[in-house]
Amino acid sequence: MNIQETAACLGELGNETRLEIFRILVKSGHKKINVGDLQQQLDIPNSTLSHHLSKLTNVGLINQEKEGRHIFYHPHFKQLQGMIDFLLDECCEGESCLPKNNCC
Amino acid sequence: MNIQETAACLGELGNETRLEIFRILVKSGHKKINVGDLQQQLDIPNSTLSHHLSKLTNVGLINQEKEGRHIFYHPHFKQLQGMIDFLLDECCEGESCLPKNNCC
DNA sequence: TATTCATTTCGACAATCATGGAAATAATAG
DNA sequence: CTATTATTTCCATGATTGTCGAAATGAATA
Repeated sequence: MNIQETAACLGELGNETRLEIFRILVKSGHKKINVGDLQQQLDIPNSTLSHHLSKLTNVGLINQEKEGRHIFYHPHFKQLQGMIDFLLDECCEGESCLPKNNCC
Repeated sequence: MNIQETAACLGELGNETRLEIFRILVKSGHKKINVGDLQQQLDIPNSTLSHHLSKLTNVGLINQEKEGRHIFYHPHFKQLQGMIDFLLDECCEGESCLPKNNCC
């Protein structure tokens, strides 16, 4: 995970709507959630939602899984972890004031 | 730390230049760094740097400390931690797949 | 006070972004 | 096939953002 990738992930999560989408997915853990479910919870137009989902997908923070006429989304925990690790990496010049943390 | 605050922090770190600035401050830990030092390391105009610093300051990710004719900047680790906690909070509906982590 | 160095403010610009309506595509059910 | 539901693509638009030059401010020293 380099600086470009990390900045891209952070930037996408920096939009309130996308952060809410991502949180819904994170909270539901490994349960399956499709676009329709999200739309109901968020109450935003389908085109807007689709736009946000593709942005999150592009930076690798979420994955999609097609099944029948639904598309299920779930968070990509490794990418989230990578992003966090980059932020905390080499904190305080290796004095390691930050315990490593693992995600899922 | 609510969703608006978290999104604001994430968004500001989503800019590559600002992420680099933040990283320099994080890496140097509790050592003092002023604007001049940063400018040397980054090689960007002072107005641009100042612009980025004020954005990071506004969302509480860094603090400034005036001393003589210098202004020293340092990361606000609690805010960074709050941001990360928000992202990981309630992951997988309380199945607690994510160990809590502490920053500094 | 004058000088010097550090930092900020102002003003401008192109580039990117968020949003959503409308139409198009995909997939299943009847 | 037709109807229905789910999802995406296309397109437009106003708003925000990133960048930087130039000027202004601040603070210390001589």
